[in-house]
Amino acid sequence: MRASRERGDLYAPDCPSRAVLDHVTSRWGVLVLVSLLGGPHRFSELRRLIVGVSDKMLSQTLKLLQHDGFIARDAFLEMPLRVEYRLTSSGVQVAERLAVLTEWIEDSIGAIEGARPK
Amino acid sequence: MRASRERGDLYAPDCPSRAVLDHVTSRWGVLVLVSLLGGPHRFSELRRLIVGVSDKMLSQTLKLLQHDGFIARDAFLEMPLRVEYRLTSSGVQVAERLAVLTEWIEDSIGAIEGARPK
DNA sequence: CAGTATCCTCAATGATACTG
DNA sequence: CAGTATCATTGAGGATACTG
Repeated sequence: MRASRERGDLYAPDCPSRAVLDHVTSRWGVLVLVSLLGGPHRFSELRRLIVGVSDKMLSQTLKLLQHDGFIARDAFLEMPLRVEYRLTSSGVQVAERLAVLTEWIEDSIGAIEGARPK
Repeated sequence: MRASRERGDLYAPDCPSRAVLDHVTSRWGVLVLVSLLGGPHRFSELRRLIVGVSDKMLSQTLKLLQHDGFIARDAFLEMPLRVEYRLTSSGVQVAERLAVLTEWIEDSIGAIEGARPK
């Protein structure tokens, strides 16, 4: 059993690591991953928690991160339908690292100069 | 002397922390910040290092991060003109946190499922 | 070298409506 | 509830040419 020993190179545009970086640092990807550190969440919960995201973008982001293996989807055949999203083990790894960043930003925002968008 | 005691909230769409997060996690922002952890770099050096970035996007990214106070620009009036970009103290804080993420991705890319773009 | 100025294009994003 | 489908928008991003 061997996982690839090859290391990624973010500075090479064609390296898959660049795509993965883009996924996890995408506009909604960061917030989705960090949200799920608090435990599994339903679609509608994420929708409400991450203010501003649309159905479409949330769905798309979840699919992308599922495909990368960071998120798992559990569907319960109840009535009404219930679906939960949770972090996989590698998902926890990235999410924890992202959380260190987002928490620093939240804590330091008062000291940051031009926090203005646009 | 007091810096704002207010904490940011990334889940609020209008909170400045969201804009800052977008800046530092932007496509080229991550790579620029992490690159500068290795010391000051000239424009052309960054351009060559971060394969795929255009003059325009590099310039734009540098300006945005300067405005946020993460990067400083030093111009030396030599001939030919020399300009160096370096991390500020808060820039070092974010860059270090980003590097933890990027290094994990580079190391783990072999084990990540769908590292496919698009 | 270190950028800026223009033009252009496509893909990311969002609003709306609909489905299982 | 948990999405998908469609359409419209726009702005991020890139190519090219030019400047101090």
